[in-house]
Order: sequence, then C-alpha cells, then structure tokens
Amino acid sequence: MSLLSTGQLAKLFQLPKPTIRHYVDEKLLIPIVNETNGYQHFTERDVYRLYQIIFLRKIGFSIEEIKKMLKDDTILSGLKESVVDLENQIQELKAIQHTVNTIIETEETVKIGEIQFLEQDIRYLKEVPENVIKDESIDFVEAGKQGFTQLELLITIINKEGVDNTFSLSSELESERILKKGTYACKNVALIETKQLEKEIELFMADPILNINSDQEIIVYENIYSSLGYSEKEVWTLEARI
Amino acid sequence: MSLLSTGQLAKLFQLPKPTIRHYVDEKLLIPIVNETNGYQHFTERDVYRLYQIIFLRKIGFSIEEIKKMLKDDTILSGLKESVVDLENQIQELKAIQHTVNTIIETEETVKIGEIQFLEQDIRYLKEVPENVIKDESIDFVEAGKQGFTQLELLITIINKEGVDNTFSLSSELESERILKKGTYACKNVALIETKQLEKEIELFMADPILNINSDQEIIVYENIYSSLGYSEKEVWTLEARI
DNA sequence: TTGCTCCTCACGTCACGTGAGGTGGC
DNA sequence: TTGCTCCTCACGTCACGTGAGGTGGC
Repeated sequence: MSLLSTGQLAKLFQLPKPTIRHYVDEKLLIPIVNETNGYQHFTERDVYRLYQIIFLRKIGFSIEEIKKMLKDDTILSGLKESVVDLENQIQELKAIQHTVNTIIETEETVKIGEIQFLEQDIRYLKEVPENVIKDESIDFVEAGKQGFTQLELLITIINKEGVDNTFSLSSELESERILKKGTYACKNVALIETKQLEKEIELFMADPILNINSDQEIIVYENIYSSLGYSEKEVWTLEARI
Repeated sequence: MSLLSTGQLAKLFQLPKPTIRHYVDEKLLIPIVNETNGYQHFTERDVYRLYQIIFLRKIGFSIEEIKKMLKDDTILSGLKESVVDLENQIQELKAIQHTVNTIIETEETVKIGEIQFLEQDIRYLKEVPENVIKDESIDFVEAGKQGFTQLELLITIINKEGVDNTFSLSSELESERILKKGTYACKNVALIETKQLEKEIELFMADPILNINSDQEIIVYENIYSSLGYSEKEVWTLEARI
C-alpha cells in the first residue's frame, strides 16, 4: 500500500499543508503516525476522504457538519439537502455577474456631460406613494414596507409648472403614466452631491442645442448602473422628448 | 433628508446589526453621530454605499480591498478584474452541482448486491503505466505527475489466466484496448475494506445466474459516484460481457 | 413604567495561516 | 554535511457573532 506524507497529500490537492494539519487536528483525517519520529502517513482511503471533505467544504458545509456526516454516514442525505442551496448560490452569483457586466457596459456606452439622442422604447410608470418620498428623498423604511428595493429606479418628471412627480417602472397593467416611444435627448451628469442636480436641470433646459420650450417635460432619474461604478459621485440622467 | 438608524439599515438589507457595526468600525461606512446619545444615523448615500459594500463582498473582495477601492475610486477597474474570477466561481459551483446530482442519481439507480443486465456503449481504454500502480494500489504521487486526477476511473480487467491489467478511460485515438458495446452483467458491491474485493470477484464469477466460463474476462472498477455518497464503505462494480 | 432600541466593550468563533524552533532522511 | 521535509506549538487573522451591562425614546 502506497502511503503519502502531509506534503504529498497537500500537493496532490493543491492545498496548503496547514489545511491538511487542520483537518487532522479536527480528526476529519486520521493518519498513521510513525511513533519514533511523529511523521504522518495517509492511505488511499484518506485520499478519498480528503476529496469528500474538500467537496463538502466547497458546497458550504462547516467542519462540524462534515464531521457529523462522516461519523453518521449521512453524506448522501446531506447532499440531497444541499441541492436547493447550491442552485441558489449559483443563481445569486449569476445575478451578481449580470450586474457587474451591466455596470461595465454602462460605463462604456454612457458619455458623461454630452447630449445624446437616443431611441427609447415605451416606458410604463406607476406613481410612488407620497409617504415613500420625504423631503424630496426616499424614506427607505417606508419604501421597504411597500416592497421597493434599495436600487429601485425612481423617475421624476418635471412638468411645465415646475411641479415634479415621482414614478417607478411598472408593468403595462399597473401603468398610471406612459413615456412614449421615440427620440429623447439624454444627458448624463456626474454629481458630488445630489443638490447639484437642480443646477444641472436648469443647464439642460437652457441648452441651445435642445431648444426646449416651456411646456416640455423633463425626465430625471439616477443612472444606477453608472453610479455603482463610482464611490464619490452619482450619475444622473436627464431626458427630454424631441 | 431621511436618516436611518443601524437597526433600520440592517433590516433594509436583511443583515445582522453587528455586520453594520463592523463596517462602521472599519470606516467603510461613516454615520452621522448624535453627540449627546451616541446614536448613529445613515444617509441615502450610506444606503448606496452599503449596497456597494455588500455587492463587492459577495464577489469576494476583502474588507481591505473594498476600503481601497472606495478610497481610490477604483470600483470599476476592480469589477473589470473580477469578471474572470466570477465566471470561474460559477463554473466551479456548476461542476460541484453536477457531481452532487450524479451522486444522487447514482444512488437511485445502482442496486447494491444485485446483478443487473445493462447495455453498455463502447469504452476506449488506455493502459495505466506500471509505476502508477504500486502493490495493487495507486501511487498518487506518480499518478499526479502523469496527469491523473484523484478521482480517475481505473478499470481493471482480469483475464482467463487470472492476470489483471489496469486501464483508464481514454479517447478513441489513444485507445489501446476496447470494451465492446453490448450487454454486460453488472454487480455493485459495497465493501468496508478493499481487500474484500477478491472474495466478491470469486462470488461474482461463481454466480449460477451468469454461468461464466473460464475464458470470460471480468471488468472491475470502483463506482466513484456511488462511493462518494458514503463515508465508511466503497462501492465497486463488477462486469462481465454476456 | 414597560418594551423596544440604541450604545460600548470584551470576548468568542470559524477556518485556517504564519512563524519560530527543532528534528529527520537521503 | 547540505538541502529539503517533517513535526509541534503558540499566536495571528479575517469577518464577523455573542453577550453583558447600561442608556434612550415613545
């Protein structure tokens, strides 16, 4: 029977030696010990066992749980119970991956400070309850109660009287307000503080290129996937239908 | 501006309060502190920042790394660098998921101790170098050097003279030996020790149902996906072509 | 006043990782 | 003898978690 040392076992699994020692300390692995020099030797059985340990650790089981599963021979039922959790882990990572990709793509396409003329599809909006907006910003406690997420896209529409109303994206069925399909003049602005937004809106409305008349509505929302890429600035999008 | 307490922020993100406190201690979040009672208050900005922190932690960045990314405003480049790693994480989890599913499915289909007649597809085999096999078991150090994995399927074929040769699965091109497509009598046996295998092979060969004649070859391999489900037994498969 | 929330501070925990100091095998 | 590996033991680390002991707000 061929025996392996701690170092050989570590190399075989590309693991640091202290990890093997830790598993030995925890009695997940019980090597044959040479009484004269204290050297530890691992059998083929230990190799398979270590494979199981690493495998179960990667699924997310704790050392204590693995110890119990090995002792009671309940690996199979443990694996069965992990199926849903594993799928959730994968889905969560995929969602994160999707967000990361969206942030990167947004940075590549969004030009800050420039006016772009973009074709926008129809957008269905639903009014945000008044108690969710407090002093022109979100009351997160109320918003949470009403089922809004932390990254809810909140769209403010400023009408000709200068009165603004805040909406969230909704389905066609729940829709209370529609932004028509068509060409929109869009400007992304980077702010250090949200209060700079007012000035940016003024600048946007006064832009000679746009020639915005007084009954034109201005659409304002934070460009979340752009903002997420920065720590000290927030990116907002201003739109006006042409 | 609506402000949140530690508890409200924790509830909003479904996080334990000590986690928020930990981030405050690490200065990832800097709340407004009420000097008279020490109460901490978080702004809308902090909500977005906490979202970023949680997001970056889930990708796998350490607190120290996040601190640096927030300080130097390098979140975007950090995210770009994480793309490959994220994909690897997902692929690794998927591989684990696949193994878990295979183990569960194997347990449902494999009957231990019974003889099953199964249709097997053609199998291409390649001889395992002699130095990889030491005293009838694997020399993992040598095997590792030769590119074998810890869970390599090793198939031993016992011929009419009782001599056994060990193979691994290979591609058609590298094939040195073929197991023909056809019906095979298969028996899975559970062992406490590998040395019980010899007796099981004898029992299998002497089985009256099979009526195996003396020039019949016996195929033996460890049923890895079955073995992985147990801690104290190993499952081996014995096959003979009908 | 009661129940709930807030705070600090010290210590605990989980799964290792590090480093010193000494020995063993070819 | 040299270089590499092995061991033990104590302590470090990372990201929180726990629990005591006390205060604050409606």
